[in-house]
Amino acid sequence: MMNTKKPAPLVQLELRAKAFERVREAHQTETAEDYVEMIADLIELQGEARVIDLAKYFGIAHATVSKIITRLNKEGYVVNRPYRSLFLTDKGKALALKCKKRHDIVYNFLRALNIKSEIAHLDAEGIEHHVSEETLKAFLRLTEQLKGK
Amino acid sequence: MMNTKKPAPLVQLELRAKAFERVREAHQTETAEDYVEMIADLIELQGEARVIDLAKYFGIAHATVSKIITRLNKEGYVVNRPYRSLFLTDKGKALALKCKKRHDIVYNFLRALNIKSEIAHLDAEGIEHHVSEETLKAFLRLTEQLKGK
DNA sequence: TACAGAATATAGCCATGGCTACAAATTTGA
DNA sequence: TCAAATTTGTAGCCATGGCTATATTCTGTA
Repeated sequence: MMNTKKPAPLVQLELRAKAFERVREAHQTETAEDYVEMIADLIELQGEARVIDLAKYFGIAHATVSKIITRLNKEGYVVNRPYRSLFLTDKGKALALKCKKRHDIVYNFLRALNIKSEIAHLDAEGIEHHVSEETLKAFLRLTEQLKGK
Repeated sequence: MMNTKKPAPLVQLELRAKAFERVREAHQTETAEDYVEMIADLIELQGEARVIDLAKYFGIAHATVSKIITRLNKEGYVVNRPYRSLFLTDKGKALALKCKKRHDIVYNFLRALNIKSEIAHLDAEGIEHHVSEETLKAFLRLTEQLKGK
């Protein structure tokens, strides 16, 4: 702490490459996570998951969904027989479960901070993919703490 | 197919399209935000921002940086004369300032939750683009609260 | 049963952000 | 000064995730 003018956190600059690499990785897995979670929810809530439902709830064209499902099938997350509804593989189910837990922790944490429900849903959807295990634990801890007054 | 099985929080399902739309929007502005913030930091810490530095600190190829800078120039964030270092327009500076404030709030909040510095940096880089104004205020409030014991 | 409408698939377009390879300009130093 | 090293730009490739348009398959009902 000898520099009085600039704190000059060059250390932080050096760390950034790692941070941005992690963000790029998160973006790559984000689609798979969102899709398996949506499929799991639709199966639970409506009995089955159809391409047209995914398109509706993601707010995108069904052709886009169809294309992405093809990729997720190749990657072993989803089972799709032509013109039939969608199912998750064990790998897909495991990912969906992990994501649902993570999503709920983030959402409940935001709610514990008195964020309005709708905003908490919107923010959680974006934040969840970028939260480390350590931060997730901190969220859980603080949620309990805040709820317990 | 009738839903006889669950109380079914279909409200949440309906909300999702809006949430995913917001995430897609965030992804579109993310690059501009990361670049203007990095350029501002480099100018402050090193006196100038060069393509090669951005490539180094983002951890990507310089050709990619060059291409993106061209786009950000067209969009009015960055001034780049060929083979010269980079500058921000007023629009770019304003965005950089907003992002720096937001980034610091998220980082300091995570630190207040006792997240280790390095992890806080990594998480903040991903989270910052998905935090609403309301949540940002809550983060600030709680940071003060936690620091004040 | 056959047909119309709904659901799904496919083809082909676009922008973004990665990459490598190579070209051009600038800076450096012997 | 001028040749080499560094920096920047450009071209062209790829995957992803958007889209529209069109083809195909399913399905419910007249």
